[in-house]
Amino acid sequence: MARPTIQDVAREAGVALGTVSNVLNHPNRVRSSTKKRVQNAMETLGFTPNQSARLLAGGESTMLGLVVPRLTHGYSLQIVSGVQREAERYGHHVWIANAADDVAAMAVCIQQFLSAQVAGLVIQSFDGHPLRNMAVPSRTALSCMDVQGSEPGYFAVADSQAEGTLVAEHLIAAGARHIAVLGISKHRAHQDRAQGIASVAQQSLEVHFEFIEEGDWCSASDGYELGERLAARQKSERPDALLALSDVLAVGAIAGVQAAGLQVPDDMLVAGCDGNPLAWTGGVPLTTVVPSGYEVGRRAVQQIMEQFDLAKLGELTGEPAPRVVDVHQAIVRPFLLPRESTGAMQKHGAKPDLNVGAYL
Amino acid sequence: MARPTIQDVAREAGVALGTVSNVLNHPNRVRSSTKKRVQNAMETLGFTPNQSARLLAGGESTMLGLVVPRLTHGYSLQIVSGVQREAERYGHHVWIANAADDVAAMAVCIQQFLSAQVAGLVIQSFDGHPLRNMAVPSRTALSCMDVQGSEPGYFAVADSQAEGTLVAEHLIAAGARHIAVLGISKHRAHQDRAQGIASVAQQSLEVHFEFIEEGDWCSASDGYELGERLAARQKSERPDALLALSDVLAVGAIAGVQAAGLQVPDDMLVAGCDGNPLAWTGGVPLTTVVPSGYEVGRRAVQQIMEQFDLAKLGELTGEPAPRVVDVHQAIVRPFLLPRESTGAMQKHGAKPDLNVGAYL
DNA sequence: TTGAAAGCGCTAACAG
DNA sequence: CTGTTAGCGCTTTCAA
Repeated sequence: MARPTIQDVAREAGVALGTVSNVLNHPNRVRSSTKKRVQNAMETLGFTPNQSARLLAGGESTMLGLVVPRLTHGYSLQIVSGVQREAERYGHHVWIANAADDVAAMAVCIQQFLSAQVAGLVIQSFDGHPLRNMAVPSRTALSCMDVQGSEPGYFAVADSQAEGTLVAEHLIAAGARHIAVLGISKHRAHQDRAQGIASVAQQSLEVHFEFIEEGDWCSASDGYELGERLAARQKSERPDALLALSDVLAVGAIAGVQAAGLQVPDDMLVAGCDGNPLAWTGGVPLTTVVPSGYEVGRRAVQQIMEQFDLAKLGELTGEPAPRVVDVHQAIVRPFLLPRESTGAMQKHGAKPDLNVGAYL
Repeated sequence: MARPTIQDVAREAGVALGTVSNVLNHPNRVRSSTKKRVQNAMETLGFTPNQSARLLAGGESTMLGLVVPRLTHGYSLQIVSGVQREAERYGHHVWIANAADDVAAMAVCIQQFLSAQVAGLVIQSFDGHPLRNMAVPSRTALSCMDVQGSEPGYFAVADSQAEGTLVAEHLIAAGARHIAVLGISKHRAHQDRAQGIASVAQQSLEVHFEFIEEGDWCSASDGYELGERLAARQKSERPDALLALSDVLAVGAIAGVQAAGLQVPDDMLVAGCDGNPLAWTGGVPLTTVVPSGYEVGRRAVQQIMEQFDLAKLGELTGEPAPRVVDVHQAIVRPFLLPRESTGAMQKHGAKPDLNVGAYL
């Protein structure tokens, strides 16, 4: 029993083929009694419109394609969430393709979405990978996340540099005068953060910044060793604040500092970057700066909608495809989450408050 | 500039339309020099085949649709990962739709995939929701995860009951004689675990099981209170083991027990369920039982492939669509992760080992 | 290999 | 509202 077609529905309902099509596409052109009859026929036959045929005949897709480099990272999950929420607001639905940490796979995902005629394409770049040569024809609405766009196009990026600036300034405001920066890595976001910190350093000559080029950004034990080592220094040479470029590293550092017999935040302030809820489970709540993936995702979808509007406008005025000429860049500011590890308000309660079930 | 078509490519390459089609679908029917020429033409024109047209003309889709109730849960992420990995092995790609905790949205996601003519559909049920009435036509290969299937069809489920059994038996083997079970909830998986525990209880009359009908499975502070309260009992009435139905609860319980002045595991064993990496960050590594979402996802895809094979066979022998009559159920066994909270081998080292960056 | 042609299921546009 | 028709881009088939 092959799939029922619009034709079968028409026969079943005793109406013309065109009427069924109208029920689907222009419901108000059809008398409601007829509409009912047709809808019943669809129900009894278990009819599902063939999207391929609709698209081919000139219909408009409503799907948005979202390509992420990986789904095992909280930031990407936030993006997914933001994209979905915003897309829903505009009546669009989202399909997600996961490139599983493989640049080549990413290109395939993009091609497949294009093949499938998605209305718009939202792509999170691969650690700043420019996505050039992935050849998205200008006809498809596109927004790239987490790339600095130098070419014409739409981009939504988290302001990593501002993340660094924000924590650094917070530490200084909290009284730090000798800040050790941990976790320098080749990772794009980390380098940007470091740069933001450096710019604060230049303007705060009374504060000594020490950039420590060691340790892996994703290993807590590296943080532990660094923290222990720095805490063991003589008081005069010892930093009074640690700024880790990732939360995982920061949590390790806190443990290391404590192991060396010092108190956080009393003897040493510690702050991280990432807004990684995992880090919130440690003994001392960690001050951190949060790049809002959620907001980045939302902005990207807004850019898609902007392109839809432009295209619609172009159609009305009869102009041809108004090729994108400008660089549209939405830069999303991070926010600071001040907590006890830098002496912020919240006191360390007895009860663990790791309400993290939602994340895993 | 509209999208280039197969026709444009043919003109550019100076070959017939049919030849281009052959390059796409039957590359070995074309001389390689001609093939090269056609491929170059595709490149220069930026040609992407129109999937709608291909499907409409009788082509086969290679995409698999995966519908999950939510993407913010580790178990679902594991499923995604398993589905992807296995699909890739068979040369299929996956699109993911996230129902964002909404049953109605789930039905929409399914419809959209069907509309898009996916080759197969993999669905994770909504907390055991039967997925009936979501009307998947029998033509599409389908596998449902986390539903007990009573009707004909393909199902892949984690054996929640075995999870309970496994931890309970482990605790008894570790010496427990009075086990308090925490976190009974309406959640399907939790009830199944409780049932598994109950069956162990029936067979181990020398062990006293105490089911505590309190506390929320997802709140660590509930665990804390329960742990503290139970630990405060007189030694004769005090359980010597806590079995929490979730890891979050278990971690809270450990903290509570310690707050009451007892040691884990020396004075009280504690075990959880979920395999939630978050819980691995606590002071005492938690023994837990892990439902393998990864494996469930893999099995589901294998079931899809099975259906493909059957369909292909049916085509060859000229039989009509061989309607699914049997209940095919893949039950995935959990595995135990024995750690220090139940006195397992690993000693609690000084360095924190929370290598969890991969999860968030 | 080529060129021509049928048809997949649907939309949009037409005259009635 | 009906009934008809052209055509979307492609695959497949067939005779040359």
